[in-house]
Amino acid sequence: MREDPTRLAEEVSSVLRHLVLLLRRTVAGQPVTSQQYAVLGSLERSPRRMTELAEEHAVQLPTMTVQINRLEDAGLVARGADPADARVRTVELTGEGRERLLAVRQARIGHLTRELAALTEQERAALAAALPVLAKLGLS
Amino acid sequence: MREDPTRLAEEVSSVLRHLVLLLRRTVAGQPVTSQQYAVLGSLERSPRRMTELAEEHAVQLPTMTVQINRLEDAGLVARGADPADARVRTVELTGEGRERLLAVRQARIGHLTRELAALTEQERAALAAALPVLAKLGLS
DNA sequence: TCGGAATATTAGCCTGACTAACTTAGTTGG
DNA sequence: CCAACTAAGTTAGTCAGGCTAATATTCCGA
Repeated sequence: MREDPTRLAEEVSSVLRHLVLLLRRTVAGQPVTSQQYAVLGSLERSPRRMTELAEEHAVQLPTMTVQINRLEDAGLVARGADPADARVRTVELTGEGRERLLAVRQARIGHLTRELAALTEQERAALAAALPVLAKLGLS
Repeated sequence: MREDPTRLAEEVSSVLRHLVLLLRRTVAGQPVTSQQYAVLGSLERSPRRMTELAEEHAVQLPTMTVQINRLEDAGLVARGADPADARVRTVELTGEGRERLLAVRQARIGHLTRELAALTEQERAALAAALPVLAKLGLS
C-alpha cells in the first residue's frame, strides 16, 4: 500500500501548514490585503451582489459588508442598485480598483513564476499533475 | 513548452485560494483555532522559548505572547523558566494540552484521510509526487 | 562597571471573522 | 388587499490574531 491515505494525509497536512506560512510571508506588506485581493478578483468579470460575494468567500454577510465598506472608502469598488429589487446592493470595480487588482496580480503571479522557474521540468510536471487533484479536494 | 511557469503560476495561485477556503471551512468550530493547534504542535516534542515559537510561526514576539497567554489561561500550556538565563521563558504542554492536541490532530487527519480515500490510486500518487515540490517552494 | 544587546511583556491599533438585532423591500395566503 | 412571513443588507458588539512602539529585565563584553 504505497499511497496509504492516512500517511498521505499527514504529509498533506504538513505541506499545507508550510504553504500557509509561505502565503503569510509573501502577502505581508502588499498594497491590498489578501482578502481584499480575493474580493477584487471576484468582481473582475462583472458586478456581484453582497450575498453572492459572501457565499463565494465563505463568510457571513456582515463580514462582507465591512470589507466592501473599506474597499469603497479606498475608492476601489462602488456600490450600485438593482433596478428590479430595491433590497439588492450590487458591487463593481472602479477603474482604480481594476488597476490595483491587475498590479497586485502581476506582482503575485510574477513572484510565483520565479519560484516555479527555479524548479526542474520534472518538478513542474509533478506539480501540474497534482493541481486538478487538489482542486477536487473538499467537494465530497 | 507544456509546463510554462507563468501559466502554471496562475493555476497554482487559483488552487491555493481554493485550499485556503477549504481550510477555513474545515477549521471553523473546532475546540482550538488553527493557530493554537499549530503552536501546540510545536510544543509536542519538547518545551520551546518564546523567540523560537515566534520564529517558527513567522509572527512577532508580542503576537506569540498573546497566543501563549490564551493557551495558558485555557490550561493547555505552562510557562517555565530557563535556569541558565533569567530572561528566557519556556513554554511546555500540560497534560490537558497534549490530550487536546492529539484529539484535534486525530479529527483533522481523519477528515483529510477520508477525503484522500475517495480519490483514485492514480490521484493519490500524483498528489504524493507533488508534495516534495510544494514543500520546496519558498526556500529560494 | 556600565552601556549595549537580547528576551519578553504591555499597550494601542488594525483586519477580519462571528452573532444578534434592526431596517427595508418583496411575496404570499386568507 | 393587506398582514405576516421571507429575503437582503447594515449596524453594533465581541473576539482572535496580526502589527509597532515603548518598557522592563537580564546578560555580556570592553
